[in-house]
Order: sequence, then structure tokens, then C-alpha cells
Amino acid sequence: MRLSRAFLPTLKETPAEAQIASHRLMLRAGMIRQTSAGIYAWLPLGLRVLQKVAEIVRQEQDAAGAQEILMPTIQTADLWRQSGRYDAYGPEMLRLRDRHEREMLFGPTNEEMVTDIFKSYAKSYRDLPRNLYHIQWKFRDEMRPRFGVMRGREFLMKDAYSFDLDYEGAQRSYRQMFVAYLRTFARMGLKAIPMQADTGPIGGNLSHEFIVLAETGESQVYLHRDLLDFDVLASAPDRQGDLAPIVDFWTSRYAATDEKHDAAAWARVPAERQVSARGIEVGHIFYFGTKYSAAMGLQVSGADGKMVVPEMGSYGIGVSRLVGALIEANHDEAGIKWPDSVAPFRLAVLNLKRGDAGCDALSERIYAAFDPDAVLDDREDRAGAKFADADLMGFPWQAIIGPRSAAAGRIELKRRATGERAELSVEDAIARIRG
RNA sequence: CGGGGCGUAGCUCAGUCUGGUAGAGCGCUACGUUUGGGACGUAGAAGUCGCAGGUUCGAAUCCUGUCGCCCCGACCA
Repeated sequence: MRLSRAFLPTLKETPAEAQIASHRLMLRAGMIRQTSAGIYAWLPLGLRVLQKVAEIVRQEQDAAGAQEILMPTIQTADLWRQSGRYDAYGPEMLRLRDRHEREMLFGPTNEEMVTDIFKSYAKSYRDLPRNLYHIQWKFRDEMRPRFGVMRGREFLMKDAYSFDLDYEGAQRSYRQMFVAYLRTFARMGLKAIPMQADTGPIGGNLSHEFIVLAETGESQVYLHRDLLDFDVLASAPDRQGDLAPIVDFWTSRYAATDEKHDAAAWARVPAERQVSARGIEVGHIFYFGTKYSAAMGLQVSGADGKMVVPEMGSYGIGVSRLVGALIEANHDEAGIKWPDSVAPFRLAVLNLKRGDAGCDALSERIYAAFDPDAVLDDREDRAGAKFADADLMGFPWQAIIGPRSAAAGRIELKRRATGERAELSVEDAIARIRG
């Protein structure tokens, strides 16, 4: 992408409405544009990140055996009346009427719908277990949207729904998702810690919130430092095998949000291993038994010929919220510092002297090596403006090409995250960026 | 939904108290000078002052209503 032709509008000043870093930076970097309270248009830079985040989520869901579908945003009230949630949900649900005065709604979640769909086809115990997920826009009419995409009304969410024959199976499905979540967030460079969450009327211990630590987090959290030190990606899980040991490792160390905080248990964590911090919830998994399967009339024939009501769980990841959380966890005064795996572009090529034969040639060479995963700043701007924009938009690598070094056939390579710089030949720079 | 605040140029804001024909900086356009961390000069374009009523000779300014947005709280992926 050549910046001289790109729609990547950056702002020098911060729009007044933005309070927290991620919101400020998303507006300044031209990632999003608010269209009304809690509702945003995603501009090219933001959309690329959103898609990269979604793709990592997708890969890990697929690896965990879940299968992608896509359910509609608009649902009928009838479906929700079957579960009793149409009346229970309250004004958070955006209710609509179509031209025939039929009652509709913009889905805040999809338990009813997925259960209804699954019910149409699943007839036998052989049709289980299954896990279906989709990545779709949701709407919750929050009383008070805030913090940009962190707490919007419309948001992109991955939600998966598991169907199992019995509680043992539901536990296995839960563990698959638990492990998939650990890997998903780790691949984005985030330390997301599973913390015991409210299980509502079901009870048990099969509900966890995945929390990313960030200064601007909405809730206070307490955890054992072991959980932060553990390298999730160091070994690949055996998904066919027993995942319980992995889950046990995470759940045997103390980790709780404010609401679930247990001072007595916390006191048993060695003082030097105690971490108390602010956190952002980026995922939530839970088992809810037969709540929806029973309400929606889902049952299948068991091996013994008797009808069985499947056990279900649901597993959410706030995809659009993650973009905000990623920035909260990776920024400085100058702007965003994207982790490689989710960066909108891997490299920014800053041609500091457009028209200089050496600068132009080197710029084009290194740009061509990474296009379309690179931007070329070929604008008619001064060097300072280019540095500022590249730092703001947070590309992991900057290839800085000025007449001084270009004359010697060399460029300056800067790593955004660390500020580290090196003067290299184009070939060496390309190799370094490829990693 | 309770409490508070704000709507004036693309952005950040002044002007409102005390009514008198619309302002600044940044950004944008043109030209010149600059050229490694958001340059400088000159000239220029750009605003139904959120919207609707009302008061007044005259309203961004006063009054009434309304819509929108932000912050704190309760609530929440």
C-alpha cells in the first residue's frame, strides 16, 4: 500500500471524546470512525487488524475441532420466547419489527438459534459431540457504551457452542476450548489468564473468564505469578489426549477477579508470587448443561435407544474488543506497537527523500519484497511527519531510507516495539524482517 | 437509568455571562524557501454556530422544547 494513495487518515490531535489509550490511538491512527454511540465503522487499518485477530481465532477454533458456520444478525422473537429469554433479557436487547409487524431482534448472542439449527439435524448419539462457532456482529444496547471498541454496542464476537452426550463429554469440550483460548491469546502476544467466573444457576467450576492485564482494565484482578511466567506456546497440546493436566495447571494457581476474590486463598499465595493488577476480559467460556437443549426441545437417541438431552457449553471471544485490548497492552506515548501476528502491515518503508534516485530505488526494492504486507510512505511530507505516522500506526518494522545511507546502499531498520535500530544492506534488512 | 458536562470549519478550541453582520491554532489548496523526529513565509478555500420554535429592530449569545455526544455511577463480551 502506497501511502500517497491509501485511505489511512491519521490525526495529529486527539478527538475530545476519547479517554483511554486504545480509543485515542484507534481514532488518531485512523482505524475506526464513530458513527453513533458505541457503533464504529472500521477503516482500512483497523479492519486489517480485526481480520488478523479473527483469523487467529478461527485457526485455533478449527484446530480444536470446532466447525465454522455463520448465523444471521437478525433473529425472530419466537425463538427467544421458546427459551423464555425474550422477556428476561430487558432493554439491552435491540428489538425490531419487520414490515409485517413481526417481532424481530438484533442478536446479542446465539444459544437459541444454534440449538434450533442443531436440533433440525442431530437425531442420534452418533451426531455428537459437535462444536459449532461463528464470528458475527452482535448488538447489545448498553446503557452506557464507552472506551471505543472495548465497550461498544455493536461488536464482533466469536461464539462457539458445544453439544455433548453427557457431562464427561461436556467437560472434554470445555477443556478443548480452554486450551484453544490459551493458544489464541498467546499467539496475539497477550498474556490472558483464565480466572474462575460466576457460573450462575448451574454451579460447578466450569466457567472461566480470560483476562488480559492492562493498566486501564475495568476490573481488579489477583493472580499467582506462575501463570504469567508460563509459556503457552512452548509445546503443542495433544488434543486427542487428556487435556485435564493443562487445565489443572491453570486452575490450581490462584487467579480471580474482584467479584470472586477470596482473601483467605489469596493469603496462601507466597507474597513474592502475588500479582494484583487491572484486567480486561477478552473471553469467557462456560458450561450450562441442558438449559437451552431442554428449553428448545433438542434430544437425540442414545446408544440404548433412550432419548438424551445434550449437554451444552458456550465459548465467547470479543474479537473487536481484542483489538482495543491489544493496544492497551502494546503502546507508548508515540502510538501503537503491534505484535507481529496482528500487525495491519508488517513493515513501513519510509522514503525520506522522494525523487532522490538512490532513495527511490532502495525503497521500491524493499517494499516489493513485502508488498502487500507493507506500506510505502511515498508522500510529499517531511521526515518528521513520516516518523510520527509510522510510530502512531505501529508497524512492527520501519525501513528508514534517507539520502545519507542510501548513497552507500544501506538502509536503517527500526524495530517499533523496542526502538532498536540497525544500519543494514537491503538484503540483510529483508532477512531480518522475515525473521 | 440517576448525576454532571458539551454541541461553533475536517481536528482541538475561543467567543455565550454583558445580543450588534463568525474567530484562532492545526489540517487543506497554491507558490516560494526548507528537507532525519509532526518546518517557515505569502496568498487562499472552508462553518445552515446540533435542530425547531419563541423574545428582539437585531440571536452562536436570552427563553422553551428537542436531538446528539462525552464523563461519573449502577450494569456489562
